[in-house]
Amino acid sequence: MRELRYKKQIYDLVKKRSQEDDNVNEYRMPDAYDDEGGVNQEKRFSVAMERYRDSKDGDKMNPFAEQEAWEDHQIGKATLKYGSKNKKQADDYNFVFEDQIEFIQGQVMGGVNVDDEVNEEEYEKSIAKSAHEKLLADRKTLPVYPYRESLLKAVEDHQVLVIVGETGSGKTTQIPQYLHEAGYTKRGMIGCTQPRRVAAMSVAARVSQEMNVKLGHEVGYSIRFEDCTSDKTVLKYMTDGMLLREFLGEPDLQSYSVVMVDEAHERTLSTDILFGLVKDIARFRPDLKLLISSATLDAEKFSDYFDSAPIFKIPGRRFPVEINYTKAPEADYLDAAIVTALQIHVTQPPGDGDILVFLTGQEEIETAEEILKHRTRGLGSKIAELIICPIYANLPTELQAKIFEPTPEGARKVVLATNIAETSLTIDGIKYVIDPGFVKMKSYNPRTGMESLLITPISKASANQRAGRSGRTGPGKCFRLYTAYNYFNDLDDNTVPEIQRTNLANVVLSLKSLGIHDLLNFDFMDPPPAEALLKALELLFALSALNKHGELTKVGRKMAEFPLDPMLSKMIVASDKYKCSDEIISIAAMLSIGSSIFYRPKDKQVHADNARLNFHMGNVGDHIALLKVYSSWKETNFSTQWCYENYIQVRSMKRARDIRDQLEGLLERVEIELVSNPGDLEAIKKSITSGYFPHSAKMQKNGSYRTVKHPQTVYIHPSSGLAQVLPRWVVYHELVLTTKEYMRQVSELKPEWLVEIAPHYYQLKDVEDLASKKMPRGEGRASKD
DNA sequence: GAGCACTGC
Repeated sequence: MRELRYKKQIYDLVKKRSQEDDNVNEYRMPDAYDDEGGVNQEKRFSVAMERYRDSKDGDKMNPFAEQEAWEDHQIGKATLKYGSKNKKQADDYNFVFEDQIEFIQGQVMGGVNVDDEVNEEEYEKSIAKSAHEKLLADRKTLPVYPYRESLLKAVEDHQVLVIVGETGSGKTTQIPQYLHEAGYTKRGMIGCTQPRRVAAMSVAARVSQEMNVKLGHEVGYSIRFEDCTSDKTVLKYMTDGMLLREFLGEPDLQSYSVVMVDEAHERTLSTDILFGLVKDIARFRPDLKLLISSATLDAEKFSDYFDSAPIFKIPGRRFPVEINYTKAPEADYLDAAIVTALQIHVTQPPGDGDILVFLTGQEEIETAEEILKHRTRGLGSKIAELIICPIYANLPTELQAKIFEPTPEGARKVVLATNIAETSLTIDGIKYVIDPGFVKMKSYNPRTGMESLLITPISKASANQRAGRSGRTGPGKCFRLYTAYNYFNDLDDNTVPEIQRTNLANVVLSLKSLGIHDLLNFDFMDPPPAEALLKALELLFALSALNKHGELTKVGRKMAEFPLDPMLSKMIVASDKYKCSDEIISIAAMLSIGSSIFYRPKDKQVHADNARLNFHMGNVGDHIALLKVYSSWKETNFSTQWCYENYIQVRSMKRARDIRDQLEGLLERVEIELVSNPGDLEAIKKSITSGYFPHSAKMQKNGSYRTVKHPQTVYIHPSSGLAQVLPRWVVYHELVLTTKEYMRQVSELKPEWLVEIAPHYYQLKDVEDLASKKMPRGEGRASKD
């Protein structure tokens, strides 16, 4: 009954929408009513299919014969349908495979006209003589161009302006130039923030070309590890995190006349903090202009937050995207995604566009790749070639390049991507998007301090962003593997902003060092949970970064200089006392890149594990092992070959080197001497403990651990060098919740260090070892080495 | 004996 009611609602909804929207080409009655409960001949599983299915469960006899029978059957259907009906393929594609998925067409999204004045512009372009003149002509063809004067007027009249500019409007490249041309740069720089490094670099490069100046002179960019600006710079593109760092050195942003926060709708941690800060300084700097640029959906919200700032709308340049929903919810979205991809591939003419599938992670992508390869192999030359391209952030760079290679004639590309394809990279030639509606998202529990990655449904905003990836170079189609009802009723409007689901220790330290004391009443657009703020304050107090009154201490000020989590910063500050800052910054760099240092391909897991064991010799613990990895690599003069031989990710190591170099430079600023003391492992571990003493745990009888301060049962992660050693006392880098509550990156600890290093945090009774009455200290299993 | 979405300083 429930199912039926849903379908009725979908029907009404789709019908209503189709009447409202003239863009809907054709409304197809959902089949839900005529075959409800009945068996449609077309859809009945063939004998071959049933046998195939059975063979998957119990009886594994002759699986390949079954598979072949099934494939032959499918091919028959596919070629039949494709050959006989090449005109209305779109309507028939879902009858090609037996375990087909039926879609219902919903709304058509976007479809902002690709300017009618195109001809005039083309003319203008054609008469341009030099390359630079062509660039100038191009500037005038952008959708934002007609709004130049009214935009300048609006900026003049209002201090804060919310700009709604869809992708392709040219807002990021043009608006700063307009303001420059109008003379705003006489009073200071125009800063434009981006959520990603590559965006800041490429936009700056484009603008410098348009202005015919050398990149880094009048137009520059500033990102971590790379400051490409000079005294001449008036237009500065930068990452949002970089502007946040600049705030620390210049709390009134005196050198800027305009700040434009671009892509504000992405709500990164940094933009959310920037909002509060720029809103605050705008009050006593009436000459500072603020531009907040966002996508359509939440413009009102931005306007409300900035005291009803006017909203300035600029149309984009997009092609229409037809949205399709499944008729019924799909139980297995991975299978549904694969079937849909094959349906599209077989029924749509080759060469008309590639397919992009959004999956949640590496493992899922690898599984999908295997299944797709297996199924298309069986089809052989009877169908057009399907090129499978996996893409995720951890994929080695040389393999990532594959998605950008043009699709050969007569073939089709299917890109299996994580969320990396939602905003971070754009792939040309995508016409079809398959969206199962899930994403892997990090969540943080402030009570337990535990992080976990959960597969969660995406938001409507995210679903629309995904759909839009199909309409970049021509009209697109999006296949959502969930129902229209799910979309309208179950999905949240927007993704929960990062600030509400992350550890805030670093945020709080930065705000404190900006002199913001009342954090619970700080004007956040969406305030984080009070519990998370309190947890952060509590930690900073424990680390002696804050005093009793919540004010920053000398130690805290030093810590704030480092772009790291406070516990890592504290570890570095403490290394000054133990005379091993050289080793500690290497460890800090290695820890701060996360745990994707060791490369472990499926087919060489044993080799990879053996290579890793080398660094764990002597059960020194994971921190020292990381140090050994870094030092060994440095001894080879940062050899790439060495990384391959030891199954270590080259990219991660290069990142660690960059971070380490930066940390080394910062040591001087906080007056810590760079001292090397590689032999004294105790000094190194004491420095680590100085930052990580709140993360101590004691082994229990069954080999599990009990965290000391906020007691909970945890385990050493199996990838740890100490997983088999089980020392009595350990200090850990982080807690993650996966199949169990795991400690990742673990080192052995002497309990007396805790009272020695953090007497304000641990009393003797905390570290009292009942067993030690029978067994003297130091006789634990780990100490036998 | 497990599994790491994506950014950023």
